[in-house]
Amino acid sequence: MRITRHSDYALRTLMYLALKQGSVVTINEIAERYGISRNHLTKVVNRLHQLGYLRATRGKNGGLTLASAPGQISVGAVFRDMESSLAVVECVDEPGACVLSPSCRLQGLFNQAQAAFLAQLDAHTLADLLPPETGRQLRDLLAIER
Amino acid sequence: MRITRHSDYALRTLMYLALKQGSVVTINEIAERYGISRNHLTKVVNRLHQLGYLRATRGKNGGLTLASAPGQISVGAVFRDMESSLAVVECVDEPGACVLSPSCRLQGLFNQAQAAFLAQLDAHTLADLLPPETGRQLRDLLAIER
DNA sequence: CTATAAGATGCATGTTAAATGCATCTTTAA
DNA sequence: TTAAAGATGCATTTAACATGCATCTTATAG
Ligand code: SF4
Ligand code: SF4
Repeated sequence: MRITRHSDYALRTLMYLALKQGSVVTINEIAERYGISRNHLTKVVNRLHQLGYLRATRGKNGGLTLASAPGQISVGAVFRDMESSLAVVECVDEPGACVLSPSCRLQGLFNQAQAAFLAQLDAHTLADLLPPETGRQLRDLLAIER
Repeated sequence: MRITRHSDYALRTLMYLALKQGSVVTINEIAERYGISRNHLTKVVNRLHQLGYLRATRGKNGGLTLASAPGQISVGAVFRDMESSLAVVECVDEPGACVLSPSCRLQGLFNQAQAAFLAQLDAHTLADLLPPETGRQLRDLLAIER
């Protein structure tokens, strides 16, 4: 029961940008600070850009900034957008994967459970993840100076 | 966000046994009816046996039966027991996977969300998945005669 | 007491999604 | 015109999961 790194990297990126609001941040900087693959992060950033979560400017002195205030960015929304497949069990994706699917109640139960999972994420924004004290600690961990 | 087949196969197996309570059922029969790998299912069954969810008797005329009444078998319990790793994000498993982990609130949020997911499963037993009408339909789908 | 039908177990292999790497293109400001 | 940024497409690697195969153990029928 693991989520994809795409989602986590996306949220890490948005948190980073939120922690450094006001400045423009490059992909290289983020990748270095988190110690993750620059290439992979590029794709995540790209997707976030397409989805409108951040602004990206190319060229010299370019970089990334948040497209909206942290309080406006729902964790649940980011998760839904980034996770490759939201199907908890295969029968949801592939019809005919299981003989029971026409009448299976387990399917419904899993969907309910997933809804509960998402509801928790939906109830929080980027801002909730970064209250002042936590913000300070995270900036320390990331060596962000302000 | 996909669960492992182990969990689903386990639940399918238990449902099958519940639908056929009173009879002894072989692994072969279950694998055939579901159209899944006999080998793989064997391991799932074995694990379920070790965990005490079912009784297994070897030898001729052997087979499987439920160890307790469907109303006593919690879907959540089965899920927790069968899922290889319950960690939603890597930082829970591997310390040092992410620089933020000492202070990250996202981690906590994911744990909360997972708890909500599990709570839904915990709220249901095998019996809830098999009310009379559904039972009839599933027996049809599985060609179980009674 | 032997044949056969069952589950148990360990090891090897296959499959697939995810992650990563690499090369190249495009944009933009100094 | 150059260098620094993001964008894009393709190839490769990795790791978890799933499956296959061979063999062992147990128990019952006959
Ligand atoms: S048992 Fe139910 S939930 Fe599982 S795959 Fe079949 S239809 Fe879907
Ligand atoms: S960002 Fe937070 S939740 Fe994600 S891996 Fe790092 S510590 Fe864990």
